[in-house]
Amino acid sequence: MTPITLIARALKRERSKAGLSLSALAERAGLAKSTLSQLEAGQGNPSIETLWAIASALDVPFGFLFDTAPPELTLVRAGEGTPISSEGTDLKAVLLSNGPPGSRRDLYRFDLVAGMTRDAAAHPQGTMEHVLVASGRARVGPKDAPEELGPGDYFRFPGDVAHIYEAISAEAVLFLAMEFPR
Amino acid sequence: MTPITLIARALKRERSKAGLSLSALAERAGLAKSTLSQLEAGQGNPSIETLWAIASALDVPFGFLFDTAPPELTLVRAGEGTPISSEGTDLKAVLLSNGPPGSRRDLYRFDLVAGMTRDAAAHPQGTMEHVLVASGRARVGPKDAPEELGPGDYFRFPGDVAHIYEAISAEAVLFLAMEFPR
DNA sequence: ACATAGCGTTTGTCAAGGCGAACAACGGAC
DNA sequence: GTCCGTTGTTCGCCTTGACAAACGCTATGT
Repeated sequence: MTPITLIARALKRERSKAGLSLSALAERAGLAKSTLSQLEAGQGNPSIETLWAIASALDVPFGFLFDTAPPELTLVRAGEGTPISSEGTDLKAVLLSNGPPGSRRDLYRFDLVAGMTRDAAAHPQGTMEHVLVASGRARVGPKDAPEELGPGDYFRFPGDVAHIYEAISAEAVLFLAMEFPR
Repeated sequence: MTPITLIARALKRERSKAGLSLSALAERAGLAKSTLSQLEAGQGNPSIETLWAIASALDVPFGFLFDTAPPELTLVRAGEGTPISSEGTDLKAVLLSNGPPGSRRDLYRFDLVAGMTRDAAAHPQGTMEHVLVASGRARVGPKDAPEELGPGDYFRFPGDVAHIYEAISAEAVLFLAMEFPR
């Protein structure tokens, strides 16, 4: 998909949602309405400052150029979900949400048992991992700088290097939010 | 902060991280290296297609123009973190990670006590909420369709409508991942 | 020492973005 | 009906982004 097409749709959508006319938005953003007109028509190749001005005027995040999938509800009960067997280990990982194709984030629930160690290879460059400990204690983080975590602890670290998950207590439950680059 | 400044920094950072020379990146992206040079110098006002090409060549998310804090480790111990007082209620919410301006997601830890109800107004259109229950029981979700959750339950629902957080058990701890539209 | 190759910078040219004004289309006031 | 305000479009003009080429610079090899 070409960028300008996405922008055209997004701009039309956001502007109508904001209830602004072309002229009004143009004045707000400090742009010429002709510019906006062309952009909504899917023509041209706007500069960032132009887009920045539009985004600011509409008070939307800059990433509004991408389409948003219609939201839906999803409920995964404690026992449910499709477990993922990682490399034959008996680590129980459940994929709670592999975000819509657009949003690059996955949510997992990990169940670790005593002494078990999960060695994770480096993920794609730029990947970020967010770990939240629900119960138990675990050693988590980059292989060269892991942290010992207890219930309620939150730890964020780059996932694009080798890292480990290791239960210290008898068992540990933790939530993992993986954030991919695009 | 002006957009071009952010881009300059981000470009420098990402390119060096990728280990690419200006010339190499230029060829990859199908751009002139002079263009890249100027951008890294913080000059100019690139068009989207240019940025799009750069992002594709670097294989990074388009939102790399913001921010950005080079990936760093962050550890928030159970007791720590700056609590957020929501509208005078005694709900304890801790902002664990307010993602860099580019990546639209925030991570919170909520501590609810019995009977307490948190009414949340509608967030920006397209917002998504991911809730993970660490302990206790709570009623969570859109005001017209809440779900009763127990430990380990995961619930995802649109955050762009009024919704509630209500503890059922004596106390409940849950993690909230808010995902903003892009 | 010289030459070579790569790096990132600066320069000049050309195409294209952004602007303002003029434009037609629509609706409400009177 | 005519006027007025607003809508979004299309039209030259000027500025500027993007390009290619030439530039200086630093290693590296012979």
